[in-house]
Amino acid sequence: MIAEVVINSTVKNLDRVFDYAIPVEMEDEIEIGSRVLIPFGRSTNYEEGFVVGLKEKSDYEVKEILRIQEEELSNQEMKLAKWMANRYFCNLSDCIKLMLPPGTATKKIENRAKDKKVQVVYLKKNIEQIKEAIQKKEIKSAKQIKALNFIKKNSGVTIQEIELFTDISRSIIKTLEKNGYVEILEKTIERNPFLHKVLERTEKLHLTEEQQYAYQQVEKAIDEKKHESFLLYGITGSGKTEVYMQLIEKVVRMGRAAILLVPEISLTPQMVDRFIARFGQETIAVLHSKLSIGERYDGWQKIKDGRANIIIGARSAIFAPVKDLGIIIIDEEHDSSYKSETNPRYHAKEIAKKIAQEKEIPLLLGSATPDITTFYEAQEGKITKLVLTKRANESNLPEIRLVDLREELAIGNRSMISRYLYQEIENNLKNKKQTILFLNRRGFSTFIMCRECGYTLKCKNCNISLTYHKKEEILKCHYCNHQEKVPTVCPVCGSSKIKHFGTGTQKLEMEINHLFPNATTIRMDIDTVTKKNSHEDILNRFKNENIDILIGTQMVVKGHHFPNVTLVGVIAADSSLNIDDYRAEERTFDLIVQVAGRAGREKEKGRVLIQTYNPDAYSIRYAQKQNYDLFYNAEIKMRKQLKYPPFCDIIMFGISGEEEEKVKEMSNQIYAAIKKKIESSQIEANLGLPMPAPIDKIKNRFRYRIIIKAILTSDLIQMINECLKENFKTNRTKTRVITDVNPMNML
DNA sequence: AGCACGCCGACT
DNA sequence: GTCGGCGTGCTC
Repeated sequence: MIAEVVINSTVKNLDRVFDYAIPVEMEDEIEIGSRVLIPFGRSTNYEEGFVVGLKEKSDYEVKEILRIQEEELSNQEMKLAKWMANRYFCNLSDCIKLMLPPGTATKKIENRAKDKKVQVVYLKKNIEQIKEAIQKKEIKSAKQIKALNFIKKNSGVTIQEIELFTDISRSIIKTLEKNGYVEILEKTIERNPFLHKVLERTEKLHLTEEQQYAYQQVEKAIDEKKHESFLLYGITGSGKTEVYMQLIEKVVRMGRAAILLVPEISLTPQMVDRFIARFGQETIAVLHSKLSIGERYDGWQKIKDGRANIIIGARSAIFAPVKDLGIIIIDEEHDSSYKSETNPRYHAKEIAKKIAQEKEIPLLLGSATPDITTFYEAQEGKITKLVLTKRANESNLPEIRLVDLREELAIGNRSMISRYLYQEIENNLKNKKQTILFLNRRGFSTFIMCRECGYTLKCKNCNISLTYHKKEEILKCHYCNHQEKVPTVCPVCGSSKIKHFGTGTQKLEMEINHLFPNATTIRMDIDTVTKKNSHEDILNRFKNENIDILIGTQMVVKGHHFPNVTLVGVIAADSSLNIDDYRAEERTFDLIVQVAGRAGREKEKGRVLIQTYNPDAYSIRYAQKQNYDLFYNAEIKMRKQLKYPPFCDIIMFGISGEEEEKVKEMSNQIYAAIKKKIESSQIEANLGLPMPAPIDKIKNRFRYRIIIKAILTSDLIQMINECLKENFKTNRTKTRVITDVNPMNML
């Protein structure tokens, strides 16, 4: 027998099958999905690969498979991986890796500790002392330095983990211990991060009529064991989660499992606690990127062994190794974090749909502001729409007011706080209520310009304005993290009239402190949440220490619920509107509705102030009315007219490299190849000329792009795959090409 | 990727 | 003469 094997490699050239003979003694064991070691090329090391097909004989002179590795894929998983590789134009082995236990994509797991007693490694000296030792050449070995860096990053890591995930051996750690740089402690590790929590068990709530109806519709699909997609469309606070919980309970009672996907950012302990309180922690596995590799591995095993049958996780949890899946639920289904921005560039919603179809189970999508495409499919009858119109706890929707910033300018108010917002904040402070101010830009000011000659300071690696950060007194590039000093004179004309313009969260905080000197404030943006858990910490402090004003970017929008917040101010609603992207209006609408939902979820009526220069933009107008249906009708009309999704798919080729000429050349080559193929086929597609991307240089790489607007049929998929294969046969240039289906980011 | 092969300039 | 730089091709 011959096995078709794909090498476990990210290299485009190796993304194809190689035939290997199956030794007689392995014939019974090897099947599609098997993980194998094979001799490859002239290399003396064995390569790892996956069996993707079986056949009787090969046209090649074949070598033999050396042995079988642990952790194979199921037949169904392999089928899904193949579908993904084809549909998202990526390497098969990259897709396979998503389905392997965390941390085992490249390393063997045989040595993994099974007992709970482990040796944990900590740094014994501080970082300065270690740096000094390296400088003085007291530590010379590259491996030792690497080990110290790894331990610094992963304080409390076990020796087993170090061995597993790096090429650092136990003896190197022992040497470091002998020389007094690290200490090794014996510890009984409890990896379950929820074990210390004792939560009072909650009982299920009584469902409202609407909730009951929604529940029954999905229940019917579960009972009939058929696939059906549902949209649970309900405003914030209408009790979507309770419907999820009762459906999960139903599935679990049948002895089956459930996957609940949530956006990464809302995967907070509070949210997970709700599920633990209802179902108990024993049966729940939580999967997300903040967990250590060991924690993720354990969660994975818990699912694989069938100990956990409720899986709560971010995007990649859709690949959890569930045996008998009964339902997939995607909360906040419009959220952009479900789309992967690295290879494989999959959308978890599409994967979920595929799995649900294969396993003949329902898929439930929940949102207060559904994705336009999802809502369109619901209108077309492809998805069953279930609606929740009432807030479950009878709290009132907040009152939203628009503030026209042009009028503010006209009366000479050049600050970013309008008179109305000022008044409201003052009232709130007086009443000892909390306020959230939302501004979608971090830093102090957004660009630095010379008033004399008009020159704006840009990053030398990226074609992007530098942002001034006052606290560090530095200019930062938000794309490559390049930093430089603030100039005192214009580097072009030498004028000293070089000033910063635009507003970021830092400046907003300063202005608030200036306007309301007695108010306490806390700021939350990438610059303040880099440390692990500090996202949580900030929100907890805001809540528990009763800080008056929370100032933040995107990340304040989701997940949390603050009973004492009665005022939300959107400082500049236009910032997400003026982006060159067909989804700009949709994003603006979502953002405003979501942020408005932070105000007054209790008995007290919340107030929301939206400051804007475009009060006539329909996304802002309808967000003010909190009316999704009106917004949808306006938006779908626009999409239809301009032929954007859902009326077509967008396939984007991103071509980038350090030499602009080569990037251009490659772009033209791809364009010509696709054009030729389209013309000689029946495929209906709108192919755009290669163009520089809106941000035409990032991290010293020039960026071009080609966009196809077409319905992504299997014919088109095949055609693009052929084109890419033909053009990359012997590509060794440093020019990279990525293919993205319906990209989230068109920049 | 990793490795070998082969073509060409530099140099003990 | 031959050492080594790197462009090109191949891996079942």
